[in-house]
Amino acid sequence: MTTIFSIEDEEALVSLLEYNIQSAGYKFQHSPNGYDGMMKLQKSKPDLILLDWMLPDISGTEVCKFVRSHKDLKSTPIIMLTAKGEEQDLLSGFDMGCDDYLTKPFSPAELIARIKALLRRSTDSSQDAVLSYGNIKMDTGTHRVYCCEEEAKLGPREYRILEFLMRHPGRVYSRQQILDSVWGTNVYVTDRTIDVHIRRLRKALSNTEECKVIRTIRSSGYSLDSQT
Amino acid sequence: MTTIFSIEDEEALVSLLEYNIQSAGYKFQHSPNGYDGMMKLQKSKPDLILLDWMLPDISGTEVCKFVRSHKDLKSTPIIMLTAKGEEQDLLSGFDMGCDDYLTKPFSPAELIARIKALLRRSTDSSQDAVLSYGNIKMDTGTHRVYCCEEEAKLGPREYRILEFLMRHPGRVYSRQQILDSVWGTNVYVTDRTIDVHIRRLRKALSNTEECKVIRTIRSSGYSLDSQT
DNA sequence: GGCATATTTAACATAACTGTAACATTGAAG
DNA sequence: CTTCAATGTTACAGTTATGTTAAATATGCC
Repeated sequence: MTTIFSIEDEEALVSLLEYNIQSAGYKFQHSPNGYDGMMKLQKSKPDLILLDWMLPDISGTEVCKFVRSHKDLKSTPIIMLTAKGEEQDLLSGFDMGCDDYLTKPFSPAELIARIKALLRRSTDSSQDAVLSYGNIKMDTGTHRVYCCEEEAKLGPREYRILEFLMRHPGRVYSRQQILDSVWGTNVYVTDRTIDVHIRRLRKALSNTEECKVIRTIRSSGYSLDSQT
Repeated sequence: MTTIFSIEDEEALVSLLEYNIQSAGYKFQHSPNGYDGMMKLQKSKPDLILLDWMLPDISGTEVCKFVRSHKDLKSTPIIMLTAKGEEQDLLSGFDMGCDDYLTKPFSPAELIARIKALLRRSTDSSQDAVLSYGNIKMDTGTHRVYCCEEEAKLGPREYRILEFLMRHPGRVYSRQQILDSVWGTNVYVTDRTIDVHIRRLRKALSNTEECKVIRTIRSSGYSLDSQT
């Protein structure tokens, strides 16, 4: 069963986490401080770690470093939990190698959504490191995209949009669905922004020859599909 | 129509909610206290609930519990509204199963955005399917329509009319029913407009051979049916 | 802080779709 | 067979969605 390991000292929050994570169908394990947590992590080898930024003994950064340097835990996704106002410090914490973060108080729905997203990412990449459609290849390991054997240079957003589309080729996605999936929910961005990114994607994917692979479905959205 | 039900005692806030929610195109229903709200909820079965944390009679937690334990309301998303400083109590309240929360005062834009996000999440279970009737196939995932193995090019309106008809083949729909379903209610459009779209549909679906699949029922409407 | 890059918005151009009107055709009742 | 109402057909102008570009804003990096 998929296991989520939480290192967190606030008891109220722990029970909240336990309830919601178990409701979502995951196994929940827990440790109240950093040193104890690091010990248990080595035995537990969970699928994902929820890490409090401020722990009673050592900082989340240290735990993060530890996880990233440990052979068996190296690729375990980490979600950092921070109190309001700590975001600034946290930004630098991304350098430590955490994959996502949430600011307290957060909604359980949000937490579960991010957990799912991260788990999906990690399992997918282990299953198929190279996605391909037509003459487009995407290596999710190296984050490189090739079109007709030539490398295409994409910005991060373009990359994620393309990845999203390539996971379900042919299927039509509305701009809203693309926003939810690539940007995340509760983000204020105009629909039209997607048009611009789609434009750049198309441009980047049309290097050597005509590779019109992104179809516009008027009033509905876009899909990865050959144009009619 | 999508209905939002609010349980809230502050009158000023209620009218603010009502205005913004209706402006966003939702139906607004309301109750000023917990007990009354729970009664009305059972009849209303709204698509989303806005719940004040501090109600005059019982706490939002109780209402939340009630909703989650009620057969017909169990999966209705709940957004909790709290005054500033109540967040701490609220954390434990998430155990009750609310999906999101907002701290007063909040911006209407923020509220609407979260409502939309939640509604989207609950309806994202993709109902992709391939509808088919006679030699016509419609793939709702890719938004492509085939007639006699050849792709038919339809505008958005034609697509939606065809989808509507294909979901109940053989059944006769009046122009008004088609209007309500495809255009939406309270839209000022002439009945005759449908004739034109039906014409375009027929044209698009008659590529290789005679595929007369849309039947005219004089003085009644249209249906997807082989001609007599 | 200053630079480079990425992202978002805004503005305009273009293409596609939509609705209406005007006229032609059909079908049923008398 | 005539007549009237319903429907078919067509063309056009209005509307909307999307494409495209550029400029503004944000982000990350020395």
